[in-house]
Amino acid sequence: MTEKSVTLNDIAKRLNYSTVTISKALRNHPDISPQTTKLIKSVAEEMGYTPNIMARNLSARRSNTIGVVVPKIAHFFFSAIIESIYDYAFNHNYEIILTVSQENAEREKRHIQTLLAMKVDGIIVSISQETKNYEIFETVRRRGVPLVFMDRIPAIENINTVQVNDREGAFKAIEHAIKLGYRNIAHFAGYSDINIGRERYYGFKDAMDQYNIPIKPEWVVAGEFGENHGYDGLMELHRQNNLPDLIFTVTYPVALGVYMAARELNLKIPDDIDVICFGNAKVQNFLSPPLSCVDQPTNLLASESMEILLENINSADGFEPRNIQIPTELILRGTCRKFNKE
Amino acid sequence: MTEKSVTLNDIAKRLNYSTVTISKALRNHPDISPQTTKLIKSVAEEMGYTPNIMARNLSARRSNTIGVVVPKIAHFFFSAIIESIYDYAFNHNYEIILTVSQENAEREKRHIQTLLAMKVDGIIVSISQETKNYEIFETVRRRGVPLVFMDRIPAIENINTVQVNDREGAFKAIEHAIKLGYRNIAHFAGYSDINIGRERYYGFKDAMDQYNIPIKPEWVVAGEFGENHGYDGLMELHRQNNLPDLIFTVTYPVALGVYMAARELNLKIPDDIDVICFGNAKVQNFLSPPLSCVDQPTNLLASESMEILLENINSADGFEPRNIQIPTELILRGTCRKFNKE
DNA sequence: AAAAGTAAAGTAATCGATAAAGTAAAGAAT
DNA sequence: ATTCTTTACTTTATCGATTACTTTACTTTT
Repeated sequence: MTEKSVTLNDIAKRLNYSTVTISKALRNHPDISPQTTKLIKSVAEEMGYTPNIMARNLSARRSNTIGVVVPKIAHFFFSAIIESIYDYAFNHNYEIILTVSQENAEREKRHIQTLLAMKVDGIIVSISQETKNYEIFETVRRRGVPLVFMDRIPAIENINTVQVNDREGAFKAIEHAIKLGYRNIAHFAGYSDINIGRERYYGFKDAMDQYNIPIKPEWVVAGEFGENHGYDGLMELHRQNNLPDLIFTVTYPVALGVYMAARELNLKIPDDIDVICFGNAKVQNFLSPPLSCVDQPTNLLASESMEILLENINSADGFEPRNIQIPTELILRGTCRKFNKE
Repeated sequence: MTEKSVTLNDIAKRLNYSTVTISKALRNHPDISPQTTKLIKSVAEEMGYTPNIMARNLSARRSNTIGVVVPKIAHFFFSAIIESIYDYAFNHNYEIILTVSQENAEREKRHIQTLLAMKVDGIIVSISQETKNYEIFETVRRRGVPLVFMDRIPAIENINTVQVNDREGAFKAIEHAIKLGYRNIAHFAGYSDINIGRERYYGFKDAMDQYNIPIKPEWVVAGEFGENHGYDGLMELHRQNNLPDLIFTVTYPVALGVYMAARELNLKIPDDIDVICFGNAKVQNFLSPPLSCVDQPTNLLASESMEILLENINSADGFEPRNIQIPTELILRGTCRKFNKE
């Protein structure tokens, strides 16, 4: 009942050729005459041959597979990137092995070990929130497996990185706000030991400094990248009766938390409290008011990462690590468009 | 510079044992004495041995890998399911190969072929919007590879299916609305050749029929599962000056489209036009008003699918196909809570 | 004490492909 | 006519593991 799958050997026996001839023919090797190639291909087709990828990879010492490690999937930013990575891979005949660390360093490490064991040709990583130990990445390097860090980047020398220009993006948002007249600006920030948390804060600070606006420490609230941070943050400032005019949040989920708290507190956005965030997602269009943001081009992040990785894979040796910064764009929707106070 | 990875053979040479002894010891085979096993394991650890998964799978004729085919990733429903699948797999020591059809039947087929070529132990599929030809699934069956269809299910006999009870869920939503006093109810539906489109429509119809409310054909609008459908749908009804009191949408993105059109048309939700949808997503909490919906427990969909698949994989032969219906839950937030007209 | 059983290894074959090296026949060069 | 090339395959080795079967040296049974 269960049908064994057809192997090169099966085709070879049927046609009275050697296995190698079949293998070569199917790969268009010049050793084999055009007629024979054609014959073999048609028979292979007819018999429903599909190569055994395990076997192929084992003997070819190359898997045409790329490992990807991300902290989360059910988050628009990552799912959009992943979708783009899959697209790119599909068009370049690569397979993707996707793994998810769930923001857990231990899991991240195990996934990378598995990817090495699977002999992937290269790895793209976006490190987890809690990754502090970078030893595993050294292991990857020693094994000679090309590695690209995307968006979430560890502090190591000589690595490939592709990231959004977080600092500049944050700067643009705050500068825009300042020019509209905002002075009381809060920043619901990420933790500063992770690059995107740190850089976005610096961008915020750059702008405030440049326009000589003092930063109130109570208005710089560090936290995680999720909704709770925004919700708790606004609730706390409200309790202290210490509301800013504008909140710049480190990610869009944090801004969603702010929207929620604002509704509960009966604060109207953008009149009572205004918001702008880093990171774009479709849903922002459907909020009221639609949420303005600093857009990170996810498709560019994906395609640049893949491009560098493939170049690294295909360059025999001595590939110089590349560091790409992708520019951001300010997208103005319903928030942070004009200064309403006074 | 590039370090070769350690193989069984390397360990064997170092300890003067045969490769097989090493292999057995590492798998706790009773052939090998406890002391030897202990020694071998410690040396393997020390040398940094990681098995070559390709080689292992090839000789063991088992990959401990499950293939997954979904139509989309950047959609909360699917990304939530995928995350759960990864969790489940991680806890059961399986690897996942995820592929994305992008709602394209041709791509879906190629992905399934690849998964077969990779010798996955089983496959979970959520078919694309446009899949009409089910031949490839017959191929999978002939190969004896266990297959579970999840959520999006083709019309084939004798298959494993895991799906939300769409009909009942839709019924519950509409019945709730009717009991509140709604009579003018529209349905922005999916296409009826795909099960979720069809079943949700039937649930809608069941409720309307049961309470003897005539269905206005202009108010049943079939379309795709995305935002545009909702946006265009509401715009069109408004143009015709033929607005219902409540719109029940086939997915939540369709509801988002409705929100957007409503804002543009200056229609207040829920007073001027009310909405309820099938499918839950975090963002619904952040809309104003928060969007009520029929919740599909994504983690259950994922875990049930995995459970059935693993059972099927581990049952020697003669596994009876199973069909699981997962109950839905009505989640009431800011919409569809009371009837405002008259 | 001979036959049988068992513990702890080893040997050989295999999984399905690819790479490297070898070969026979035909055509080209000298 | 002899040597060199080229064409079109075939043979052999290999990738790194696993499975199935043997072997060796004891121990146990009768």
